[in-house]
Amino acid sequence: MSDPTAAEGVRQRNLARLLRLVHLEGPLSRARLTESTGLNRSTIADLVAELVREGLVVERAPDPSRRVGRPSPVVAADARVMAIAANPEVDALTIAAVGLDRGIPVRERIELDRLLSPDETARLIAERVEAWRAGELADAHIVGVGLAVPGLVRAADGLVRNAPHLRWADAPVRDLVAEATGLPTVVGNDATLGAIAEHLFGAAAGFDDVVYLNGGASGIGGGLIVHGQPLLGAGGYTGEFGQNRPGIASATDRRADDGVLEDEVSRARLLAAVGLHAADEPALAAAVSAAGPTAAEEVARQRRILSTALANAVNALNPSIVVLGGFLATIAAVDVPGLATMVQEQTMSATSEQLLIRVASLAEDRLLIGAAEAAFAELLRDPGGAARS
Amino acid sequence: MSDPTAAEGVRQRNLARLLRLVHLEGPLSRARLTESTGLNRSTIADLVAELVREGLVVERAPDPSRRVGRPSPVVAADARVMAIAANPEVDALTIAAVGLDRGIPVRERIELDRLLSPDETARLIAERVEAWRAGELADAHIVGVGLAVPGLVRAADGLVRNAPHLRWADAPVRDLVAEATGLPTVVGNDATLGAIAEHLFGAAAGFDDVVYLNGGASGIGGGLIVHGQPLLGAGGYTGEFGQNRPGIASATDRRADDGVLEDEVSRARLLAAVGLHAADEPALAAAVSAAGPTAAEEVARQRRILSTALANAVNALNPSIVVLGGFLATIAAVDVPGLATMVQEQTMSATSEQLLIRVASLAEDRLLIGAAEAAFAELLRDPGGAARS
DNA sequence: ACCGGTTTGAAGCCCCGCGCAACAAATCTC
DNA sequence: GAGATTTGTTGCGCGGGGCTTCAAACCGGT
Repeated sequence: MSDPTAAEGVRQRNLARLLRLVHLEGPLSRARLTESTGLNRSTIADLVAELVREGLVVERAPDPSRRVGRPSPVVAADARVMAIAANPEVDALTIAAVGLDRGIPVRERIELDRLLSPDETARLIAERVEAWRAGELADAHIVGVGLAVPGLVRAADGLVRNAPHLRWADAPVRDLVAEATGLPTVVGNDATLGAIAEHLFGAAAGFDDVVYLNGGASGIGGGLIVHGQPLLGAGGYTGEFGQNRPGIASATDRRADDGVLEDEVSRARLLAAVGLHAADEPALAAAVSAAGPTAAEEVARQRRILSTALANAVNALNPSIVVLGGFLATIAAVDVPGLATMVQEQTMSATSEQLLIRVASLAEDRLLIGAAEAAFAELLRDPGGAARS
Repeated sequence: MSDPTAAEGVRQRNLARLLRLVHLEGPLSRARLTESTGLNRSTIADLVAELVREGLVVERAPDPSRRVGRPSPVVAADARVMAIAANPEVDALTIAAVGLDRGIPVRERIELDRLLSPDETARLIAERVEAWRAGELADAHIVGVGLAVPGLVRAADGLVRNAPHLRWADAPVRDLVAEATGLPTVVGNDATLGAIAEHLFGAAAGFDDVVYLNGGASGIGGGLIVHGQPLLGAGGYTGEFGQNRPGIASATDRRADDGVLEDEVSRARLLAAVGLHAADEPALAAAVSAAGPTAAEEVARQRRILSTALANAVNALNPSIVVLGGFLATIAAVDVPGLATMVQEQTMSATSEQLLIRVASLAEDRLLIGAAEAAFAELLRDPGGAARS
């Protein structure tokens, strides 16, 4: 049996447009949906009815709008449609349920005193999902699981090639979690998923070409958005800016011999400079802003090297915005316009004259939102397909 | 009047698919078109008939195929549909007509002893077009002009922001040429258009994620293909790898203080090392391969620095292939696997294990083909639109 | 409170574009 | 030359979105 009709593709795309709109922009009246899509009133009514039948959106009474004319019912993503988001890290495993309405009804952070294997991680996630299904999420429709993993993830099959801090190598995490939970699962690099979240709901909202760099305890990772979509590259390993070798103008700025970016610009060096052994991000930020001249010089050194790395990325990719997260946000926040100036001095003027540099705006939810988004991706691409299956 | 029907979009896309297929892959039988598109025989017949009516393709008698079954007529892009491609350079202005069938019926290289202004360039192009229209291209249908400019080109409006070697700055080249010729005109960066040509017809054919670097007399430029499409970035200024500052492990390898890639890796330094003042690319290649130890050391030095720049790009973009053109091809060709190994040593293993490094395969036609492709882009996006207007 | 103006939902109809089935045509093999 | 095979051709059906008409629900002014 071939396709009933290729025009099915039109229906699919229109359903996807609507679902994506209410997912990304929140509840919208049917009238506003006709506006944004350019589709006919009657068509919108039909499409919305189908999405309601499939349990993906709900229609509720019109909001009082104090405008003339017949009020238009409001269409909202069904909060009961959910994705499970998980983020395995060195010291904890965070699991949450994220609604299609972007709500996070449940979240749990499991503190760990040792590293978990991929199997153990999958079992813990499955356990949580089962418990939630019997309790808080009894009436939920869980569409899938998204994992944000700190390491290289092969896009094609969700194989974790190398996650050094978790000591995972060539682990078929997608399949393990899918089997344990019985849910379709997607696995992504944490920085890439963070970039997606910042692009959709954070500091990079509204920008189609984004370079996102995150500074974590373990190194520097990044994610790229081009043409409004995540750039995965041939294998799925884009954005590994931490492994880049930027030029270092002054030999006195060099700390590591033939070092990569994350050897020179690192949270550990920053902590050492402010005289701390461990600190969370706000504490580090406070220490940096209150620091003496020695620490200030280390911050300045890291900013110089970072600026070259950013300039290299800007020359190559000409993004409209660069978003910095983690400790990179901390050293950038000291003087964001100053950092922008340093970057501009190392790029062609046309490339960077419109360039924005911002610190990330989403808090620790970023990875969970990005992971959930990845889990929702298939549903948002083909809303009918999920219902059909 | 709004859209007659939004399903027009389906028709448009299907027409575009067919036209793009015969344009990119050459003449194809209707049977093969039904195969590749998945559309119905009857639909293909209808679509092809429309393209024939619009004068974009021609149908000819079936090729003898020595296969059973009724022979299928062959559909080919109409050679009379043409784009004018032009490439202003320091020493010459090259103008050609490129057919939708990828033929180049006429080409002219106008040698120059001085730099031309944008106005003069536009006038020369218009002059050629007019002459050709009265002669060789009497029965041609010229759909537009594409310019490959060595400099920064704003994608939105074809304004040449800065082409240092031509001494053009903020020149509205697209509008100048469009007005002089009366033809729709697109302007692009030469390296970006070269990347498009290599992607469609050259060394990168079949790869969806391409990093292309070209070494010219004036510097190093690049073009990026991601998801099979050119990456233009926010302003259109992607691929300026020549302005990047790669790390230089050994201080003795450094020649320029705080120099950018094209200060360290340059055609001029290469010429000096082999003891030549000027040479075209084949002559330089011959000199390099026949050179003594001093020259070999300069080649090796440039290769080391180039490998770091490439590794930075590979870490960030995870391309499936890196294509090198111009003198970069020359220094790479000395030992391509060796260069690949050097790049791999500076990238994460997963990122580069599948990575291909190749030298560009298209000759001097590359820029003309890329420019023509840009001029054809609108037609290939909406075949009906061009006929309607 | 009522009435016109305005906006939008609801229902029926039309048309576009593609798929499908049946038939005809052109080729190969034996 | 007959059967098999492949593909063009033709007519018909159907899905899906647009359009038109009518009704419903809101506003404001008198």
